[in-house]
Order: sequence, then C-alpha cells, then structure tokens
Amino acid sequence: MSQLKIKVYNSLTRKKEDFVPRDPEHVSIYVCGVTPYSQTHLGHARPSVIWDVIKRFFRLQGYTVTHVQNFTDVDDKIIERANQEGLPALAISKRYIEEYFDSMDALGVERASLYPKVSEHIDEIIDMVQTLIDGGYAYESDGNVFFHVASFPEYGKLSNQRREDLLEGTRFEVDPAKRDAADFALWKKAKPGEPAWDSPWGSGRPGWHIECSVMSHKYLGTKFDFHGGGADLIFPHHENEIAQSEAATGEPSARYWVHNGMLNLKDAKMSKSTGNFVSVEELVKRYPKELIRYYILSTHYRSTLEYYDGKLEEISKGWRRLNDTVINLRQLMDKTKSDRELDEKDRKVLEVLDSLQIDFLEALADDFNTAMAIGVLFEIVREVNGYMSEQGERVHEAVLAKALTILEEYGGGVLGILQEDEVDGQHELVEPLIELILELREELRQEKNFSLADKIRIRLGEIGVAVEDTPQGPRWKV
RNA sequence: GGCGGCAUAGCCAAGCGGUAAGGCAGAGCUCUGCAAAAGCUCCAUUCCCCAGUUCGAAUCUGGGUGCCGCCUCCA
Repeated sequence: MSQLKIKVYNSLTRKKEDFVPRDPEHVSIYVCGVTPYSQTHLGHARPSVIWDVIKRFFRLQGYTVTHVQNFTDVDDKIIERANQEGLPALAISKRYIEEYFDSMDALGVERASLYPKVSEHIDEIIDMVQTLIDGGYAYESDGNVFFHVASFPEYGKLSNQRREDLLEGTRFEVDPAKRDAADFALWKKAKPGEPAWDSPWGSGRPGWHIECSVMSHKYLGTKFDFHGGGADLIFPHHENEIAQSEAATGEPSARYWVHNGMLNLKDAKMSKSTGNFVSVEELVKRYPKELIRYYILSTHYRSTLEYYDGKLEEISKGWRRLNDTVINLRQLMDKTKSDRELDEKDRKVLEVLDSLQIDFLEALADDFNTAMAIGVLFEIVREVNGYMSEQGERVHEAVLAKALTILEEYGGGVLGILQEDEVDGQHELVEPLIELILELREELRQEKNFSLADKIRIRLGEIGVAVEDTPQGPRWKV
C-alpha cells in the first residue's frame, strides 16, 4: 500500500504540518502518562484511545512504531495518599498502575512498547540535573536544584507566553530558595516522611518535569517524532520539559507536539483532584468497550468532548447500526455463493466502495480525523445496505466481501469500534441449532402456518435471539 | 490581568477560500403475511453578532458577545 501524505497539527507552531518521520519506516512516540494516585477516568481514556488509533493507523501505512509512555510514580499526591493510608508511596503507585492497565485492557487499548517509571530512573535524572547545572541553566539552593528560566531565552514558546507575564500571574507563594519566581524545581530537598534518594545536593527527589526529558531521551533518543499528552499539560509541564531538554542537548527533541482536548463532565473539566470524574472501571461495566471508543472517536481529538449520564445511550443507535450491518454481512456471506459474472450494478457499487475506502484513509491522514472517518464508515453502511435491499437474492459475494473487509479492517482493526464475534465453545453448537430452527420455521411459513412461525420468532426473541426475515432469507443475532 | 481554544439544523458532529459530510431525532414512502431491519425522499439559501478583504468567506482580517481551558496538581 502506498503511503498517504499525513498532516499533523503541531501545538508548537500552532499550524497543521506535513508529517515527515525522522526515519522513513519508523515512528517514535512519547506520550505523557498518568500519575498513579487514584482511579483511571474517562479523561485518561481519551488520549489512550486516540494514540491507540494513531499507532494502528501508522502501522497500516507501513511504519513500525515505538511508543513510550511514562508513569510519574514519585509525586506529592502519591505521597499524600500513602501517608493517609499508612503505606509506602510505591505501594500506592503500584496499585494504581495495575488499575490503569486493567482499565486500558478493558478498553481494548494496546500496550505501549515501554512504561518507564520515575522511581527507576533516579540516576539518569541526577545526571541530567548535573548537566543543566554545569551548563549554567540550573542552580543549587538549600538542597534544592532549580531550573533558571531566564537562562533559556526561548522559554514560553510552546504556551506562547512571555516570561514577564508568567510572573505576574503567579498566585502561589514563591519559594524563597528560588532566584526567580518562574524558576521550577529539578530536584527537591527531602522532607520527613517522603521517599528520598541520595544526590550530589543531598537527600531528595526529582521535580515534576525532569523525568519526561530523561526517559524520552533514554528510550527514544534525544530526537524523536511525536510528543503527546492532554492540553492541560502544555503549561507548565511541557513548557518546562522543552526548556530542560533543549538546554541539556542544545536542540529540540520532539518534532511534533500533539495535544488532545479535555473531557468535560457537567460543563467542567473531568479531573481527579476535584472528584469530578467517571471512572473507566465503572463505565466498562455499563457499556461495551467498542461503544466507549466510538464515543471518544466521534469527536476530533483536539476538540473538547462532553460527557453526561445517558450520553452513551444517545449515541448507541448509530453505533448499533454499524455493527448490525457487519453481522448481517457475515451471515449473508456464509450463504452466498456467486458463480455468475459481475454485472454493471456490482461493478458500480464496488467502485463506490473503493472510493470510500480511500476517503476513510485520507480522513485519518488529515490530522487523525476520526470523526470524519466514522462518517465515511456510515456511507459505506448505507451503500452496502442499499445494495442488499435492491439486489435481493442477486447479491454478489465479491461486493459483500469488499464491504465487509473494509468495515472489519478499518472500523474493527483501526478504530476498534466493532463488537467482536462471541467466539466461545457454546457458539459452535448454538449456531447450527438456531439455523435448524429457522429452517423449520421457513417451512412453516411456506405452508402459511404463520401463527406457529410467529410463536417461534417471539419465543426466540424472549431468550435473546432476534430473528429478521429478509429477501435473502431469515437472519438472526444474539 | 496574561495566554490558548470554541460558538455550524431539535441534539451530537465534520468542514481549514469555491458555494453546508455523517449520526440521532422528526415527516412521508418502499419492501413485508405480520414483525423487525433496511432503503429512498424531505429536514441549515445558511454557519453567535457587526464591519472589512475577495469574483467568491462557515472558512481570512478587525471589533463585539457568550462559553471552556491553562497560568497551582492535572490526560
């Protein structure tokens, strides 16, 4: 398959740019992961699902992908929680890292290549902090080390802010150890009851941003393709990361900065710290993962996404139609054997499907526009359903196969929004059994014994098997 | 106060200078023994408001209004 021209909106330039990978066959991605101190919520699911799709799309385009996503397992919130529960900080982070993986698995999100943790990279962090001190970008003060923002003239280029403005806005109390209010901690002096490591500046722990600079460089090299995360990380996290990384290496690290929009609950940002959130754990109990993904992907990744109770029910009908079409196609494929030549109608539909297939890929190539891609999927659904109802028994296998392949590969394989067949042992028996019942029912219908035929349909419906009579014969789904 | 973003039909949502995708809901029709599903047709002369640039603007510029986010931990 030939590669499409991919365009990406870069937060750094605030423009959509042509994507040029550093390596023509490989894409490197660093995504800021979670601070594991409480449950994973829908707001975390959004970037995970988005990057899951981006990765699948790149692979479809023939690239190999390395995806690194960190866990910030040394952090104030974790320590706070640990003290509340009387447990070691690492016990807390371990618990929520496991919970995070469970949530991602439940959403069908493929694992990253690597999940580095701060607690396992202290030596490398100390090295980079030392490099920054040696380079004149950082200074030690009372057991802390701060990055001196004034030493990095480009500071503010990501969030588009001037250093002076940032100082004005500060509402928090400025640490007297800092030279400048905007300076931020690379290394924090140990306090009683906190995890601490030895360093050239005494006992302490890393500041918030340094771990991402260190771990991205370690695993992807100092230059890589994508750096992703939520839009709420632009400042200060990513701004500071850029300052550290570029000061340390003398050149930009990530080429494209990709930030996803926030997820709102009741018109306010979903957030752990305010308790305004819906956990993934709770959500997957109530809805199929494919519906949750469909919901997330129905809106472009940079837009704000609303969630409220009942939202998933509202959108489930369209999603259902998509899935039903696939189920119907599979069943019809099983009993359609076409030995005739393709006629004009078949060719025409095949042509339309070809063109829609391209539309789908181009939608994703245009800044990962999953909303538009889903729109294309619906056009495919309409096209093939129209074909089926128009052609009746004259449907050609080749047309059905084409539509089914696109739907399964793109809707299922790339977006992950199609429910998979329940493949379990029971099905092996259930399937022929239902086919047998329907066969007998067809005979009753031939004999115009409708009351008995209806009874069978109603009874099957009661035990969860929906039967529909179509021009191509009866079809059913569980 | 500074910096971003957004405002498109009843609802959700694409659109990135060439004359409004798609989904849901609604109306009518077709198919059908019935039911269900599906298909077809219709459903924004118009994109928050006001100026301007242009042959041409939902898309660009300026000015309003209203929401949201960041500036403090945050995906």
